[in-house]
Amino acid sequence: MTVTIYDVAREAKVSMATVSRVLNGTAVVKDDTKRRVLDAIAHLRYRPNAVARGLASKKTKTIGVIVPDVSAAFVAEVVRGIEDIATMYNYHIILTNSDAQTDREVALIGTMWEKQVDGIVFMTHRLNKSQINAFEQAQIPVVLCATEDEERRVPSVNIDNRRAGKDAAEYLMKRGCQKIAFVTTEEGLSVLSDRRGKGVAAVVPPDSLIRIDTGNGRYETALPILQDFIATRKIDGMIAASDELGLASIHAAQDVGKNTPQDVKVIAFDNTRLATMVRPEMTVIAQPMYDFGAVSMRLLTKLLLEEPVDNYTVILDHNVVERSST
Amino acid sequence: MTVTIYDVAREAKVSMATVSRVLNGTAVVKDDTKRRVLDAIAHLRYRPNAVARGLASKKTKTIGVIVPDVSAAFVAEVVRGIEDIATMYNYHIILTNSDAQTDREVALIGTMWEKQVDGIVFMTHRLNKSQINAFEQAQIPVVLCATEDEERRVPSVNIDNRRAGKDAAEYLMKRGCQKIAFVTTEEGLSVLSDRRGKGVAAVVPPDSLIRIDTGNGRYETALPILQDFIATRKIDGMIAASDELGLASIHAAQDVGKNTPQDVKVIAFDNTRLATMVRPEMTVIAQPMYDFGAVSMRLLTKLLLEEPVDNYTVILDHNVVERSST
DNA sequence: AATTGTAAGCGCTTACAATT
DNA sequence: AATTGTAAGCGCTTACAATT
Repeated sequence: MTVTIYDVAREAKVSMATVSRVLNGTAVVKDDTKRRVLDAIAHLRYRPNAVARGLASKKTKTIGVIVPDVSAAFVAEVVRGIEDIATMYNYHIILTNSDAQTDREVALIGTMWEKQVDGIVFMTHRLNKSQINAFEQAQIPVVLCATEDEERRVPSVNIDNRRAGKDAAEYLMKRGCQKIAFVTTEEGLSVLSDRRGKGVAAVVPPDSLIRIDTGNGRYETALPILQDFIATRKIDGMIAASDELGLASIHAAQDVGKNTPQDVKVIAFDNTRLATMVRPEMTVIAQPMYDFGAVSMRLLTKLLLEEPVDNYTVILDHNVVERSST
Repeated sequence: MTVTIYDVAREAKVSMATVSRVLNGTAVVKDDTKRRVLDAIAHLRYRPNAVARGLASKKTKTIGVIVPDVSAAFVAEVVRGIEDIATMYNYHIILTNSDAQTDREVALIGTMWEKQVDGIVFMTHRLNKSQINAFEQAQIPVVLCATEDEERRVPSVNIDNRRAGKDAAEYLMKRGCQKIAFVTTEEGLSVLSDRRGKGVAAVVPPDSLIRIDTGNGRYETALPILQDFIATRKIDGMIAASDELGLASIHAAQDVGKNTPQDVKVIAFDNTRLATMVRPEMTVIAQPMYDFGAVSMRLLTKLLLEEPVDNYTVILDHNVVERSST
């Protein structure tokens, strides 16, 4: 029924070892023999069984990808980057969503271990000892992707979020903003946002800065909170932790009769496609989402193929993209 | 180094078969023995090797997912649905992007075969004999997800796209539109859109209908085309093949001095989050994106677990969600 | 009848031996 | 020296046999 390497060997009148050799190019095979093997493979429509190969070679050529939620635009873009580079290096990815819950993440690392993945690309909002322990336990190479790890315990690809926060704040101040709001999610929800907040706070004087907690980060949740906030506080600049919150900021302002950028300027993080699909188009701190994924995966291949790595903590560039909301 | 079932057996003073039994619950094991095995597992931190299990049992508990592009909002949502249900049934997913290119798809089906996936969820824009052949060759259960297969050769989950096109058109006509544009991508790019177009054409008289080709379906590409179109043609209603094109329609109208919904009403397909994150909020034909994935995966599990299936061609409901753009 | 063990096999890779 | 074959092993499942 299923064609095995054994069938190919018989058909080509060679041993299975020789078939394996032409399949993997692990040794020189005489041209004539090779042709016979190739013919047999084509004739029998043989496909090597990757599971058997994985067991024998102890390499599955698959990578575990653990993300909070693929359905988020940011994450989906990252995943695309991961997958593209994985394909390029002949790896496949097992994709899982953790909803950023530590216990789920730890469990997933465990199942990735069972699945014998060669490596893991990991993305989360909060990294703590639990996940690190799980990694050590599983003994699988890991690359953190767009995830804060101040102690640099694990190879990672990120931007300098503190610097990015500063840049956003400096930009608004240069544009004349006197009273700036940092629009974010609840504290502790995302270490990454918290770091940006620190960058903002390092630049804006305390009495010119307000932190506004919009809950879970969703547009719908944030909108009424921001409407109320903008109506009652005198602010002229907003730094939003994501495009979605940026949009909510702009719309909330419009809803209470203020205009962007005249009355209140808005700069947001991320630069997903949302940023240009809205009026006014949003000024953003652009993040290299695709590259987060692509570079993470590339770094992981270096780890796996034992190529030299000159930097285990890759900091990608971010930049201000000026549009009409400021 | 790596702990195997053999080590557990020795530690628990039983045979590996017994360990396997408590691991899989495939046979009754005396309570006392079971406890000893469980203790040994905990003590040795044993994790069963899923690859070995896959080879021995010929079931990998992994599903191949082939989609055009995860970074598209619609697709990402579908994938989330797939993954959630997969997790529920103890499957993992290998995710791949095909960019809807038939040759890539065929190649991917081949590698899924090599990977010994138990089943495939397949999403594409155009289904033809090549992919069907590849499926038959690989002999893997497949469920088509949100893709048109008029001949119903393969189990599938979809909406009635023709009906949906009709509904959109009828809705606009009921709202008094006299001159309706169907805003879509180039013909043949998406069989699904083409079907909707047929539904529209079945309802709107030919001289009241214009089909406008916006190219690849991207907002940026469509915007200038639509600006020109709206400026030069007298239309009062637009049916957009996606939220993105719907947005482009609204913005293009605004750009040439027309208002939505006063001057031109816009209804779009999909109902991604975009639809409510824009002003005016968009009226849409809502698609059950998450359910496309979830139901596809559920159908696949039925196929795999040999549960009774009463319908191999599942048609999900769509519905008009009325908002401010009409 | 309930519980446990033995041994073969899943389809490959790879060290080592044998042949040309 | 170049090329090919032999046989063991990767870590499980599972049919069948053996024991309680």
